[in-house]
Amino acid sequence: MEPEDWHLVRSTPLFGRIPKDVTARLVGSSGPRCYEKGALLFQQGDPADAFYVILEGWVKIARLTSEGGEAVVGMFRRGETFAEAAMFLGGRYPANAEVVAPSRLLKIDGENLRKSIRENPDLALCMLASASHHLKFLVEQIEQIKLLSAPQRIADFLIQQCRTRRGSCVVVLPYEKALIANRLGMKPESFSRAIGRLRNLGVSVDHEYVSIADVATLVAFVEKSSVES
Amino acid sequence: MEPEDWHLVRSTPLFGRIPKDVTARLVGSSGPRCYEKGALLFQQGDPADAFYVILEGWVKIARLTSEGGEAVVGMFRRGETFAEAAMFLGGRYPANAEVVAPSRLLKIDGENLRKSIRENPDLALCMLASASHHLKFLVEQIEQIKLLSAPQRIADFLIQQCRTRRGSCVVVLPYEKALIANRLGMKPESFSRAIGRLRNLGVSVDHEYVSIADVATLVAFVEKSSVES
DNA sequence: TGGGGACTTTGACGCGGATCAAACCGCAGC
DNA sequence: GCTGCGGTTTGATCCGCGTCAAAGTCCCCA
Repeated sequence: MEPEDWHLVRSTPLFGRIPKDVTARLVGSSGPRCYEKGALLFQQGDPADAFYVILEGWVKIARLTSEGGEAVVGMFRRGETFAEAAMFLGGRYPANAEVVAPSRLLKIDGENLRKSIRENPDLALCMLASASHHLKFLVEQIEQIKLLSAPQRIADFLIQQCRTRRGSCVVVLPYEKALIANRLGMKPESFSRAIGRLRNLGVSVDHEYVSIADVATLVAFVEKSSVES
Repeated sequence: MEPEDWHLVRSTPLFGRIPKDVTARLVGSSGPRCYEKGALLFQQGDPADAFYVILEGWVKIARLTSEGGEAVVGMFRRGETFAEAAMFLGGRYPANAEVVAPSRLLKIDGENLRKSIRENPDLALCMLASASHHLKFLVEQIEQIKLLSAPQRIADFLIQQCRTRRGSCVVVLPYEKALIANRLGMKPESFSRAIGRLRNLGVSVDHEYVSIADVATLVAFVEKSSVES
């Protein structure tokens, strides 16, 4: 494995706080693999035998219904791990994983993980911390869907894209608008209209570049449902 | 602690698969405590120093916004544990916990838990399994809100209340209708109307008793958005 | 350079659920 | 019994977002 890749793996919360040799053993000998956009890593119901580290690219986790509906429950990027919780769910992945941008991924064997945990309690604590953060994220997602309007969810998304909490800033949308719309639980048409309605809050869109006059305005808008759009 | 209580604690996935003395140490010496309906156990932002086992009653976990909005993210009952994941989130509870029916709870010290985990890797595996199930539950919640209509969410809720998957059955609503509505992400008025619309699918309501002519009909209704209500 | 396909935007329209308001019901207290 | 109160139902109305359809726009590639 390339030194940059190793460094990236060691920077994840899962692999960073455990002895190097444990990390090395988990990663195993099989190197990273490249995937095209559109590739399916696993599907709901498949045997859950491995999880992944993203060295490059984007992966979408979603649930599908028999009727063609899709609910995005997570978007993961470079430096993040996903599906590790599925290693403890009794054998099956609970959702689909699809590569949505050209990616390079590291596949980690689940059985290997379970063995390492018994020998290294610190690893278990890391996994618990990771799972807890993921839980918190999902709780926030539910809150967002349940009590924010479409423009507010977009505003919230934009806020999270920029580092700062006030002042002006330009964010580059990380992936297609239709995907963002899906992640935020709305249709592409609604996304387009809703982000347009943020214009008089100082948000202007030019292709994938979104410039925000004052992030604080957006923060206020997300927190107070009474603010006019 | 009473023998029945001890038995109940040992029947939870968290405390059932570890040595008895570890369970005993975790439970500690402070016995169960009773709470009135309406009591707040902790609030979003409070220092997360303990989690709970429910010996009797119901507890609601919800996120509140500054504007008075509330998003229920979990309802827990007798024999279940909650807030254990918060022990690994860096010190703060991410949501509120409110007792919604007269309850008897056991409070478990978080620091105690962290210590025990280091000495007993099996406990870590139990916690991971618990957290993973919770993750799956939240993912299903998101799916439900995103792509089911109000009547479908109610139908899904009813299905989960009855053991069987087909045939007729009478379920007793576990708590107030307004609370169920809230849990399902809708207003009480919408709940009332929506459950009324399930009448011609064989669902009739009499106060807290809901009789279902054929559960399979509801299952089909939840799965296919094309079925007429 | 021009054509085709994927993505995005805009428009018209309908529906589901929220909102506001009032009536209704079961129940505890006087 | 009446009264008051929390919870539920019903009614009228409104608005946000989904849906269907069409027009734009960008970009890849022949």
